[in-house]
Amino acid sequence: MSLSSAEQDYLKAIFAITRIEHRQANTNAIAVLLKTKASSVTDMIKKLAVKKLVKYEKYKPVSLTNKGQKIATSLIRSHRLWETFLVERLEYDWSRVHSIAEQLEHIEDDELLDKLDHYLGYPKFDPHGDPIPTKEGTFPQRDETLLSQLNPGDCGTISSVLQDDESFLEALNQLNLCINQPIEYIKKIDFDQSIQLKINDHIHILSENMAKNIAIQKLP
Amino acid sequence: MSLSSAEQDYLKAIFAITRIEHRQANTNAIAVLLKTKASSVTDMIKKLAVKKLVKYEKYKPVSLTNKGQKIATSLIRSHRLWETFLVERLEYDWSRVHSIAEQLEHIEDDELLDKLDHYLGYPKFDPHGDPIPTKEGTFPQRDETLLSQLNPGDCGTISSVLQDDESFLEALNQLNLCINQPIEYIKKIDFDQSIQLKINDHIHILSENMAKNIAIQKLP
DNA sequence: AAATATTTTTAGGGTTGTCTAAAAAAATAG
DNA sequence: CTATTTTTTTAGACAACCCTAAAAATATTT
Repeated sequence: MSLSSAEQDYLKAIFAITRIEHRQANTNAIAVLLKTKASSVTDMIKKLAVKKLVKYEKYKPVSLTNKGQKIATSLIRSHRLWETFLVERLEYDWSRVHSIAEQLEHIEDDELLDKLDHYLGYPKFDPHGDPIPTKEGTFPQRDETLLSQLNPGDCGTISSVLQDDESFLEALNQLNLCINQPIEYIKKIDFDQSIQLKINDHIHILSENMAKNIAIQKLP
Repeated sequence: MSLSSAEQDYLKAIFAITRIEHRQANTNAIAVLLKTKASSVTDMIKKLAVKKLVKYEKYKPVSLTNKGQKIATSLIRSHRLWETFLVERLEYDWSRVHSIAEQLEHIEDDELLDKLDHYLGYPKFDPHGDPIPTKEGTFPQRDETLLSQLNPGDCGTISSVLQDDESFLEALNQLNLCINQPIEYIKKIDFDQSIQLKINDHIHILSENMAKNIAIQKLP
């Protein structure tokens, strides 16, 4: 079965909402994520239900069938492998690969993905630290803590970022905050919950909101 | 200005017919190439004319404006760079890259093309021997003769193939007929104009039709 | 439990790109 | 130079995907 880009985007969105953000995939949530309207979502959901890619009952949140889940996982795999390619081989900045990978991910060819995976050396995590599912659909797991939830004195390395926003990633870059960068948590500032942390022996401050979107692998 | 895949395909088709095959781009020729109907072509041509990408007068063949030509050239550049990537980096067989490159070529990002070009080492010809236009839009030139037009005793190397058909390319592969392969032209067989040639000291036969689609760079 | 607010669906419409069938123009033949 | 054939365009329709506005269902408040 061949799916349009739009159909693929809906599957990805439902996956992201239900499996990654652990929220209910109701029409509004999907509409917000895909920057469209709830009525358009209803239309598309019906089509996907006919194709047995989602389970749908009127007025209830939708969920992916096994078939739908498989396709969504494969799209995520594609997206993350292409992001890895763009950063590691074409020397793109990690802040600028998301939108290009959005286009590349829709190219349908299982062999292409396998060859790309092989070429990149079977990476487990993409440039943002997000796990790359295997061909079989399993996601590599890791113990992560949000930077905003560390305690004074905690040390660790940045393992992933939870946003793809270009300005956010660029700003991190300027502080040398990249994946695997060691950091030490100093303290939370009472005033507005900003975070003080040490990077390469320099003290920096991050807003609470930014700290909530950075995941850390703690050192023992 | 952002163009749909369909619009891009039309520009490419008009370029191929007028600049490569040196024929008139009338609605039928375009329809055949794009596997659509003449009436659909008329519709699209009108849209492209409004966007000043083609010059169009009713009942006359269309041609590209400078603007349209620039876009078409850039698409060809994209297609051929991606084909090169697929063969040289992902180890695809040259017979199987065309359809994947058809999808990849539509990704719009000038910087991506430049980075890919740099990464591949600024190749001048793609895996089928077709010239890759530069960023500025100039096509590398070469002296080529069709295999079907050589004379007995002529020696040379295969410089390009004129078809992307999978079965054609696969068959060539099986005879070791790849780009840069040295060959010697033996003779034309009277019976049906088939070509006899020597490849790695072995005699082989090619149909007239296949020989017409293989270009040779003659040795002095 | 009724009134109100929110969410979801339906109804109707727009755009893009395709199609078939018929009309119009151009090319070819006698 | 008229008649016939071929090519091109128009007209009308359809599918995919999106929209707005209104109706229907559900959730929340009092």
